[in-house]
Amino acid sequence: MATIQDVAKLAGLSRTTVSRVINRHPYVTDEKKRLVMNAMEELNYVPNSSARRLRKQQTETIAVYVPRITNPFFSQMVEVMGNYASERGYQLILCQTSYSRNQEINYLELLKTKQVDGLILTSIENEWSNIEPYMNYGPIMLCNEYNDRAQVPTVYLDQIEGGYIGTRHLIEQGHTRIAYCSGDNHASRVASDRYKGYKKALEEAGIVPSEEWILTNAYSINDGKRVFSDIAKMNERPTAVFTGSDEVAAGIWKEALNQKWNIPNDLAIIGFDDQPVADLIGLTTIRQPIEKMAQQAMGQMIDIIQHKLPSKKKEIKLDFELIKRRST
Amino acid sequence: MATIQDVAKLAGLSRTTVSRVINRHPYVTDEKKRLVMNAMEELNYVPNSSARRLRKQQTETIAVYVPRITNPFFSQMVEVMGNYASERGYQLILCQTSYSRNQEINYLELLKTKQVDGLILTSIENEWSNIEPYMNYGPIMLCNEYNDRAQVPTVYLDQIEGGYIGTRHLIEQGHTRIAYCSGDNHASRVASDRYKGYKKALEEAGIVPSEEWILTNAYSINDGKRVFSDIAKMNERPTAVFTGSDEVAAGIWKEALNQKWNIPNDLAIIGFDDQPVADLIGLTTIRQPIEKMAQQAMGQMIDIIQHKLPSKKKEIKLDFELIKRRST
DNA sequence: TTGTACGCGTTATCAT
DNA sequence: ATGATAACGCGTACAA
Repeated sequence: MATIQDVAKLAGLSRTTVSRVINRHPYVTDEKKRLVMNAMEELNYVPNSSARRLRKQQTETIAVYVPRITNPFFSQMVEVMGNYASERGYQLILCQTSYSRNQEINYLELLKTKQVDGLILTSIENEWSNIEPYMNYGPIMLCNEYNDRAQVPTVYLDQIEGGYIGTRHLIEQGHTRIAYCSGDNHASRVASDRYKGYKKALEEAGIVPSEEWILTNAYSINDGKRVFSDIAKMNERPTAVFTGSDEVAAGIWKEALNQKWNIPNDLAIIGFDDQPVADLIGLTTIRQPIEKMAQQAMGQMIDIIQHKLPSKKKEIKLDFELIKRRST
Repeated sequence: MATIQDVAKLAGLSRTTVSRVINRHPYVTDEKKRLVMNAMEELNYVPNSSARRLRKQQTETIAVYVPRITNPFFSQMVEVMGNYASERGYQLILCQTSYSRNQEINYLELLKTKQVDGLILTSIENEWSNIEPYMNYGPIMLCNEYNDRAQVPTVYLDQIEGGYIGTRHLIEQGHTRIAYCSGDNHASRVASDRYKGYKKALEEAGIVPSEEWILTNAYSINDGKRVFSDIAKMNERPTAVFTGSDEVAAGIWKEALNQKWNIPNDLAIIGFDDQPVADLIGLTTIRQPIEKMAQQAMGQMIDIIQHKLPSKKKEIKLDFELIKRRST
């Protein structure tokens, strides 16, 4: 591989001048510039990025944390972030935490070892106090997940609202027996706030939910199927169910149809996220503006990196949209 | 940030010794080793990866190309590759070509500028002759997509078989008017071979397809909806349709139901990939062993990088599985 | 406007 | 078993 030295020699100039041309510094004669360009062309020269990283102390790479890329909510997020980053000359390293605290911490070393310029967390597995120390090594920000203690830029939606809007919609449809089903991430404000919103809507309507209606550990389509079975077995069956994701809702829908239930008459279902599958099966759902979130977050991050801004709390709050379909 | 120099000073030893400890070289007294470890601990030292990259001429990073990460086929692929790579100490850089020739070429510079140790292509947008030159800069391999001219390791399925199995199944169900619908990537063997398989099955059965049954440019659910409208408008309507992806099939299914068609009586549909959505809507489909493909590919790549193997053609062929459901 | 010389943080080579 | 020194390839004060 040709180095900057080779180019300099061929052009009959110094490395400095070549470097200046590469980095578009002023004060280089057009003539010498041409000389350099020709030499680079001839040698098929490209600057070695490892050397550049070392010298400039930056990597032009950003890490994005998601639980699993196969979750459509997160893959949409990553799609937008990846394209946005690429347009601005940044690479994106994908970090799948697999819902594991250890895995999340492992990946945090990326920042410490200077493999990335910053990182964007879309979910949090550990207590914030375990993540905070890494802020010394580079900018961290949140997108989707949020946390009171985190003094970092945060792009988020108020999930109390999300839980409230969905539950309120079910109540307006005349339901009083409303089940709630979600994942089970203890460190997650998204999860706990959404549940708060559910409770708030019920309280306002003077409804006291039965404890057995609260179903946890539901992430996937298969979990949804299990949730349906659980519901079908209940003594005091709910007439509607609020779910934390369209996948889970789809699983419930699927198994309900298998058992010849009528949706929404036997059971109303509301999903979350407005994934493609929601349109497909006619699922009422709560849309989150993923594209906007992703762009805002990546935009912020690049801005912070390029201007070496200090990390501080800065909340960007976006809004939900209720999408009504046949399932309610 | 502490450097190796700082550690050396604190431990009262040379950089060399510290480096030896870090890289687990033999010939270091346990005593000095302990000294170094303590110093590293005290200074919260971590080796700078940029310096390491420069010195060792390798990045421990692998680029994975996909058209779009939101396509479930590719997100599954990336999920497995990402986890597999991470277990072995490699990072994964995500490159979305967005079905664009230019974007693909842009990303190829990653290899040239030594930002990654190798790259895995799951799709190809450009002619192979445009990609081949980059083989000088590091290992390239294929996973899913394949190409006769590419002298690189390739993990693939014989898509002639794929097209054949699906079409054959429809013929066995008694269909003779079978439409074919796919994307439209000219550089793709996956696409052209699958079509060959379709034709082969028809020919064997003595069927001559009408030209209007061949539908292209179908990638997404929405494309599927459009495809349905096209089919509904045909003079000589097909009774079955073979599709290149479950997403497209789902779109057809959705729009067919909207128009009160009965699936499979009015129109049989067969999908491809066996995505979660296929199970959901009862779609007959052809499963590809994504997990195996991804593991084989990533395993090969890491092997090649670590043993600096020369690039040569090595074909690993896996098999399809027909999953029968209600749509046929 | 151009060039010299130093340093970014590591690791490999060679000598002891 | 340990250390001095030279790369790896680049960017930038500083000098001219």
